[in-house]
Amino acid sequence: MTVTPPVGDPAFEDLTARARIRDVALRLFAERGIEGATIRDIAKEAGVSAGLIRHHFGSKEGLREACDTHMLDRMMRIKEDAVLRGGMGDAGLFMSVHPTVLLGYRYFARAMVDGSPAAETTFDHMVDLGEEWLTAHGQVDTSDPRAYAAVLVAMQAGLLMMHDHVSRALGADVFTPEGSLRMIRAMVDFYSHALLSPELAAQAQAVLGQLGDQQPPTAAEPGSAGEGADDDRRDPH
Amino acid sequence: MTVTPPVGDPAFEDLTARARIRDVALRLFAERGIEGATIRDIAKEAGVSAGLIRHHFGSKEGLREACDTHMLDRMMRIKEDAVLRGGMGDAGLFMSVHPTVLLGYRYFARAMVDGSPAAETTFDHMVDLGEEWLTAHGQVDTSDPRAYAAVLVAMQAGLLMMHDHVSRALGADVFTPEGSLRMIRAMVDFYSHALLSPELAAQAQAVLGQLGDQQPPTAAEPGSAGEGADDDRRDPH
DNA sequence: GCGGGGACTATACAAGCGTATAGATTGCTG
DNA sequence: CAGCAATCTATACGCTTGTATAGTCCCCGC
Repeated sequence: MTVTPPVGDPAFEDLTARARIRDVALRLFAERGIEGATIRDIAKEAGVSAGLIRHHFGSKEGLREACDTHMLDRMMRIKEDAVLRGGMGDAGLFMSVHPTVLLGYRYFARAMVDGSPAAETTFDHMVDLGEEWLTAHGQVDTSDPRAYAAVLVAMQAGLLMMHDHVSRALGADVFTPEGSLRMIRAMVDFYSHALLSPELAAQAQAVLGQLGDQQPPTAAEPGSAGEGADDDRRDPH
Repeated sequence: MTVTPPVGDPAFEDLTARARIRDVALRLFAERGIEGATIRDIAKEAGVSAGLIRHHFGSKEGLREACDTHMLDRMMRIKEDAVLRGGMGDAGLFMSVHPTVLLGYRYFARAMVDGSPAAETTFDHMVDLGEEWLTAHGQVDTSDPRAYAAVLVAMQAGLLMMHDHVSRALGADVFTPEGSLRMIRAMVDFYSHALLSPELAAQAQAVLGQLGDQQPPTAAEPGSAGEGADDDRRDPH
């Protein structure tokens, strides 16, 4: 489950306690979520007392904000570095297997589920990037590039959240080289071919057109299907 | 944020307390996660005492299992109903806007993040279905239909987890008719066209081929990019 | 040498959690 | 009507959580 084993890495003990706490927090927040990772757990894995976390970061929220800004900074620098030394050709693919970037994606994907300002910023930024890319390489004919980009980014982030289920379905951990290769291959397949045939796509478009005119079913419509067979309802008396 | 307002729906008060608790729990679990929804919150919204939940379900884990099996049963019955009365043509599209199915998807997507046996079963089942569909309608040429299906299902479920970020990017709640229509339109666009051009796809395939031969970068390789500029490292003394 | 301040620990505290238990209420049945 | 079982509430217990505080250690400038 762990991506970067904290103890045992000789560079880890060389870090200051503050950096060690932050790195452990980044990993545990990504793995267990904000609420799931306790101050005491982080302190234990970082090899410090719980009080020291408060001393350095003020509160758990402060630690989380420090994680946010630090990881945001790291990923921005990696991204700038990548676009500087070469086009986004295979750089994007390389980045997806870069351990730091992978941790960053996992961290922010988790933060998006838990809710955090930095995660929102990251999401919006990636949607902006995707929208620009779509309009620049205008090969995808969509009438709504922003919605398209939003769906794309959300799916990508969501895929990371489901990693252990994908691993189970594949029979191989997607964070090992073999598993990740197999998953990325499937992703490339997914991105390079249309899933829906032109007939199915036209059919879906037609249904969407009808749905756009009439009123779609709202949430306040229970009992339309699959209900009424279990004894939920109280007997009238 | 709420999909089905509990109080105000005249059918809601007619339910037994047990069913009321279960329905509220399903919604709160889907919205806030298992840990995020407390027994007391559920009791409050269901209009009962916290002790009654224990009386009916034994424990929080019991309540969760009851939610799992109940929602599993509901969705299976809806699915059977759908395939019985017509092909899966636009039924799949209709189902995606069906309020009960939408709640079910949200519930299980959340349960997949939190980890639950029923969520695993649901995920695996959907992967199986997707794989069958892919091999039956063999229009997508992938060498690994299982991985393809797993990625597809994971992305779909992950998209639901990111709904408020998609809503923010779109400027409209995706659970309102307008927002959902716009998102589903983008999804149909996404599914009916290839995102990557043949050139980019070939390029990606080539990189993947190289990556398959050599050893990909492992997790234990820090400092490759974007590090070393901040004063993390302790001064030697 | 000697204050002084940052790094760090140990301990305690209030709040919220799931859970347990005792008792009140209700409705059915003999 | 008595009795019993199911339903439901009120209250408390133990645990974990984030947080607060007091105190120790150690390096560094004067």
